[in-house]
Amino acid sequence: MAKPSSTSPVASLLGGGEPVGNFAANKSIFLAFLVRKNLKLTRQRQAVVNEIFSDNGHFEAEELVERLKKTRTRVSRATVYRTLELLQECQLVEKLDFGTPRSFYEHVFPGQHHDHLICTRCGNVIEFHNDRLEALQQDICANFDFHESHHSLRIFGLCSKCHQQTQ
Amino acid sequence: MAKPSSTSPVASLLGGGEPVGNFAANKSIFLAFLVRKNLKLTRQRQAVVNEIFSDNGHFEAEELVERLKKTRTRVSRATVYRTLELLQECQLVEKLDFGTPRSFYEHVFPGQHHDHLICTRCGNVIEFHNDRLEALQQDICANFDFHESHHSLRIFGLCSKCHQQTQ
DNA sequence: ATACCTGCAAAGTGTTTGCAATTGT
DNA sequence: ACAATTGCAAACACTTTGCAGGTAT
Repeated sequence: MAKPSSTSPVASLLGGGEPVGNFAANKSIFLAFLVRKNLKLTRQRQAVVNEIFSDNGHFEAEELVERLKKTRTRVSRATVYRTLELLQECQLVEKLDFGTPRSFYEHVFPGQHHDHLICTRCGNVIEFHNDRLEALQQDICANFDFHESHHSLRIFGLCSKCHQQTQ
Repeated sequence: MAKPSSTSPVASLLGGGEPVGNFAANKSIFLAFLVRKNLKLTRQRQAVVNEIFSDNGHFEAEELVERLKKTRTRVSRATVYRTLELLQECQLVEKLDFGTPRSFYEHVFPGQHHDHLICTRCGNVIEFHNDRLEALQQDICANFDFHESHHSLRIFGLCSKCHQQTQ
């Protein structure tokens, strides 16, 4: 997985981590959102956003809490949850349900929707995107006069490796 | 929604309710499962199965508990959860996540997989099935050498009625 | 007879919330 | 200055579990 060639000024402004993707854009989306809602850009919120966008994977709330403990900025569990809520509201983060008791989250890169293949043995998650699939779903919605906001396709089963071990 | 033209002998054996779909077949699947696992067909389990298969919709655990209270057979919440677990194991019931805090469940009619359009305003759920969609998913799995056991596509948005009210 | 089951109430688990002190604008 | 925010710990909501008595085969 290639890292971005350079760290954006805004990213370094937030301090720490190794930002991934269009971090600056995401940051300004969040800022705009905060302003619009009369909310404040606190150290804790910066730390959470920074931590989430400094890695590409899916994560659990508890995991994020742990990751943040290794940071200079202390952030309580409550604040982590509250910030995740905000980030979902402005569509920078999506909550995922992989059938496990805890929710997963992932940060969203606008225009880069993908779905998930979830290995029920090893828990590994493969992301994929398929244009024909997306188009087909639009057709289906049109059929029902249903106005989609978002969707989620999860395919559960065994990944290649786990399936081989079954043989 | 048409009701089945006749009540199966097995269904009436379980007592009460108005069975829907191939109730007898489902019942024997459950029985076979119990036998295979050395489990017993208790009054409580019968009542739960009967209640679930006497209606077509999605339901929450708590709702099922309530429905069962109106039945002659008393079934504790614990037993309801334990029986739902068993029914998932033998694939007669699926747990659904519509993004609400509580899980929904629905009974599965073998060979009648469907996906869901979920209205985020009124909570209404539309079921649909699309062969091309299924085929496409198989292609995708093949591409990744992924061995699917099941999948779940949820499309969130506004149903026709709710969308009109927005205008 | 002997597993297996049930109900109860207590324990879990992940997440949310009330409140007093603190902080960003 | 003042409203928003934080951390803490307690509260929550849904679900699971240990145990003593009951039940199906």
